[in-house]
Amino acid sequence: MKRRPSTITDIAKALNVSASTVSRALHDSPSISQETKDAVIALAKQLNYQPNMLAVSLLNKKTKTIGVIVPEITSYFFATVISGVQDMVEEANYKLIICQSNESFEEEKKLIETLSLGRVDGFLISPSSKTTNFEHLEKLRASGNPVVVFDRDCPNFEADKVLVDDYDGAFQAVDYLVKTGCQRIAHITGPKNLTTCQHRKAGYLDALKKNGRTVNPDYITEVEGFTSEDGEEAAKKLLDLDTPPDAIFAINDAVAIGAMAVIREKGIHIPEEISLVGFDDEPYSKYFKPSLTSVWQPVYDLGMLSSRILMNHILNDLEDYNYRYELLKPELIIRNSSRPLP
Amino acid sequence: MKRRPSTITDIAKALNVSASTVSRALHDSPSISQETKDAVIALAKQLNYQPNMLAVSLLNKKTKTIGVIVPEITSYFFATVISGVQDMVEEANYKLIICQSNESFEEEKKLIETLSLGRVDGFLISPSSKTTNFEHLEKLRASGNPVVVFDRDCPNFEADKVLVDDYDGAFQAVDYLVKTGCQRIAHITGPKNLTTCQHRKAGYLDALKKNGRTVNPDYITEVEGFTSEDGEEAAKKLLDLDTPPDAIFAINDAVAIGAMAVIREKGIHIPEEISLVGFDDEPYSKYFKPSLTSVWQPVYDLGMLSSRILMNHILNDLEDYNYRYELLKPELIIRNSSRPLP
DNA sequence: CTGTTAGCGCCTTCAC
DNA sequence: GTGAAGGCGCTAACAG
Repeated sequence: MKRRPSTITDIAKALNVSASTVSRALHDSPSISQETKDAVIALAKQLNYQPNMLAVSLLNKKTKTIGVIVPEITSYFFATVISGVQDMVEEANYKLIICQSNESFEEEKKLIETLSLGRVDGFLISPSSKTTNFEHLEKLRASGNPVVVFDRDCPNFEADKVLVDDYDGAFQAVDYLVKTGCQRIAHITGPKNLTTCQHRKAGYLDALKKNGRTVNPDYITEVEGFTSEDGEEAAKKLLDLDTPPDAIFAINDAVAIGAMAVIREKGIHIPEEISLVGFDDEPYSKYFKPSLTSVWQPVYDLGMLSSRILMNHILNDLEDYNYRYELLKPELIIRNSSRPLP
Repeated sequence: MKRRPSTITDIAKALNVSASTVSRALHDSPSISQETKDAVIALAKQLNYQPNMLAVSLLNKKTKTIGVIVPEITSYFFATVISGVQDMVEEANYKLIICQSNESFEEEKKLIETLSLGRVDGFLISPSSKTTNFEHLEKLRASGNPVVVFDRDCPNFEADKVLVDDYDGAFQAVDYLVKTGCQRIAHITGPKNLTTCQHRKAGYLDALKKNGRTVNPDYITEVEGFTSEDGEEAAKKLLDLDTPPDAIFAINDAVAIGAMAVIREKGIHIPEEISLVGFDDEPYSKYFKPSLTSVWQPVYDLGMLSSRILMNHILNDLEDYNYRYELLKPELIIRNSSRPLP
């Protein structure tokens, strides 16, 4: 049943020519007679010949494959980034190996190791929330592998980076909450390690300060993960305060939705009594009741741009290259979970 | 900058031994002196030696990699299946190449071609909604590639299959709608080609018939895709009927959510005036208002089982094998978008 | 204990 | 136009 795939040598033997001739014929080399070509191609089709890319890659030292490592494939955000990457990379006739680290540092290291052994031509990486040490990336780059970091920054690791201006997104959101009259604005932040979370928190803090508000540490609470269940817990904590907040800016939409459920259970009205803003603008977010105000990110472009930069690296061997640092602009999408501007 | 990765030969030369000795030392072969081993291993580490898997795979005719083709990586359903697959496959020390066809037949063929050229050891495939011809799969299997089809069946293509009992899920849902007193139960079905949609529709029809209801063709409408926008359109059509339905069983949760939005806009009450049931039980579904009744599927298990069967095929060369046909049981999760049983 | 040989499948010189 | 030789990096079989 398990037949040996036919090779260039099989064709050569059957046709009484040399393997080189077959190879040349298959590549439509001008120095091969039409007859031979026809014969070779015909037989190749008949034998269902398929070039063995392993052999080709071994020879060329190019796999025409890039490795993508994301923390979670399940999330709308990363899944969409990947779509962008795929569309870009396809044009260059490159393939993608998609891997998820499940937010685990160990898995991330292992994945990089494996991809590296498999000799992928380049890496697109968004580190896990547990990753604080970037030696594995340093090592990767030290051995000459093109690496582009996206969405989540790796501080102190020099590389091409394509990020979203999380600070700006958060600032827009909180500034808007202030301007719509919210007095006690809370923030549900995410894992400390993540620059995305740090920057969103910084945006939150600065928006408060620029508007002359004092920061109340009780109004900042942290979640371990990014799920709605995490959001529920965090919201409960906030609502149990003696003077609960009248606005919550959540680290992302999933968390915001969990918060929304808790708020609703308590019979508190959104946005009259409490405003709610998320981050990501997931497809479902507009369908909640009330529809969720959120910060949209150029996710698809993030994928396109990251892979464009990576491909540029791979295809043109660049000397003395200055790493690029791209910051994409997010945008606040106002819906009904927050009040209108006066 | 782009350094040539060090090879076994580099180490051999530097140490004045043969490449085989190095190879054996690296594999901790018992027939190598401890000294030599130590020397080799030390130098290997120093040179940052990494075995070239391309060469190994070429030699073994095994890549220890399996290819997964799904229509859409973005969907909760497939993303979760992949998690199951990954966890299973990892135990066997296999890698995954994840690809999405974007519901395009052409892309699907191309992906299979590419993976096949890359000599993956096996395939896990859920066909696109445009796929009606299975020659590409036949060809794949004919050349001895293990193939497992999951979730979406390929009629007339013999292979291992791991599916969900969509008929049963739909039957449960509609039977329940009948029992809760719904008189005019509509169904939003999906792309005709998909067996999942066909079976859900069959379950819907049979549940009506078994309960002595007549089927009103006006109450069956079809969507092209699986998005909430599709659901909105479909729901509008249904609600514009002279006697609109008092229940909608939607092909999946995303579509149901679109329908929910339209129903709400018209000021119709769920579930008092109209019941709504989805399929998939996505994580968000319980957070909608009202929370969505839906058919849960054993998604993670689907991934685990499919890959277990595939791995079994790959690891044990099975002769005269009878293809397996596994049908996993879904479960109706009752929430507030439908009425309670009397 | 270690070296030599051969070959996985392919392509690229260099000959003729 | 075509063939022969060599090699990508690695391992297994056969010798010592």
